[in-house]
Amino acid sequence: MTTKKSILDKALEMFNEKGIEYVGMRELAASLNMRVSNITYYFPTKDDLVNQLSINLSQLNSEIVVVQEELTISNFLDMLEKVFRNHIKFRCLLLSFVHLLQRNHFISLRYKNTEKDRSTAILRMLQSLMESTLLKTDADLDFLASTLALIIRFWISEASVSHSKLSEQEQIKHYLNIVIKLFLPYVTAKGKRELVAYYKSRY
Amino acid sequence: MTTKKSILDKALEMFNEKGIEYVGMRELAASLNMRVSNITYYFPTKDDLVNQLSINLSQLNSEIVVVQEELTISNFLDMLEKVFRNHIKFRCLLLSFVHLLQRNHFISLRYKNTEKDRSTAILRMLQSLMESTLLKTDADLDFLASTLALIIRFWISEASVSHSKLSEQEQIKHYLNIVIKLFLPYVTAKGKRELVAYYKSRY
DNA sequence: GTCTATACAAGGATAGAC
DNA sequence: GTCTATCCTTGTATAGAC
Repeated sequence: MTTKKSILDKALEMFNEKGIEYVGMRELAASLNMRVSNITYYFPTKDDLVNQLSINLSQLNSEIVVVQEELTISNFLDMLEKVFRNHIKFRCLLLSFVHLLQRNHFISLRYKNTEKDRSTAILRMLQSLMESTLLKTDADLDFLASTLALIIRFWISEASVSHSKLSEQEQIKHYLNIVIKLFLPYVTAKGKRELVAYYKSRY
Repeated sequence: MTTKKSILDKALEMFNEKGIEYVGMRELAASLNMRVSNITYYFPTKDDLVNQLSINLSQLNSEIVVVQEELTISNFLDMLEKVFRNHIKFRCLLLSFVHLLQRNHFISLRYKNTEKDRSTAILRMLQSLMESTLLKTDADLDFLASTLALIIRFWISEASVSHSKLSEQEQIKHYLNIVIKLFLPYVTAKGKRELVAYYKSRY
């Protein structure tokens, strides 16, 4: 384990625990038995450190979100569940999302690119589901994509505020359930069978 | 205009502009042509100041969200639109929502009460709509209430990240539109006429 | 009651010694 | 690569002037 990686791991752990803004560099250094300026050697500013964590999350999500041919409902929900799990691992980033984008120069630059990629990826997947006759032909894909984007970005913020007593697994279940119900009016009979099958196979 | 009110007004203005965490007490005092310790005379800590703003928002919303007999779709959406306007006026609070609830002692205490009141109020309104045969009898009210709560809490966060180029009016329109489409599969024919009428009367 | 001056601890950042 | 010393800014507490 390199020094750099040990810093990243410890930082992620403490940021998730207390919130990025509320963990000082001195506190982090103390937990690592290190001097502050040793962290600064690897990450010149706190923003650099946070940015690296954000890059790591993006890479993890990129591995999951792959636009497939012949996407099924089950594949789609699987992807969503895996993204939700990544969000829990890096929850500090999601909880500080808005401020990071306003203040962290690196993150806001990178986000402009990934934002567009991600939202077109969602639309493509919905189109693929429609082509596979899993979504009705008159389903409002823009509405579904917008609402889905809102849920994906902020589910963990709401969970930390309103459902902090639930276990992580129960939180994921709750928000996956909302997504399933969001889709319910727009799936075909075939799609509905897959949706129900997915739900029953899990819960 | 009392000194106390002028502090609150200026603070709200600057917090909305730059974010609560990024406006220092010295900066605020300078804008008011007063010394920091004069602000602390009225508001011992920054949390007290923020808490007072939060109380003001709650009161404004309480005036709007009144559970009515014979609620119509139009009344319901009107209320929502007014709440959205209040959110814009106090957007700094919404944008720092998660952190405030974790760190601001006063706000987190008050929130435990208002949170419950608000979510039961939403459910009551949906039930009222159902009793007026505007919502189908098999509509999933829990799903609608949950999704609605998520949109109400975080629409402005998403807007500031993804739709900052839109005017405030366009942002409100976009998210009201999402709410309308969310309800569309669950309204009766009568409800649908009201929904469409509301939309056309506005846009 | 209203306002001011000052001090202090904790935050991030930086220059330079070894 | 690692560490010491230092700088500037932040929120806050306190003593005291009018």
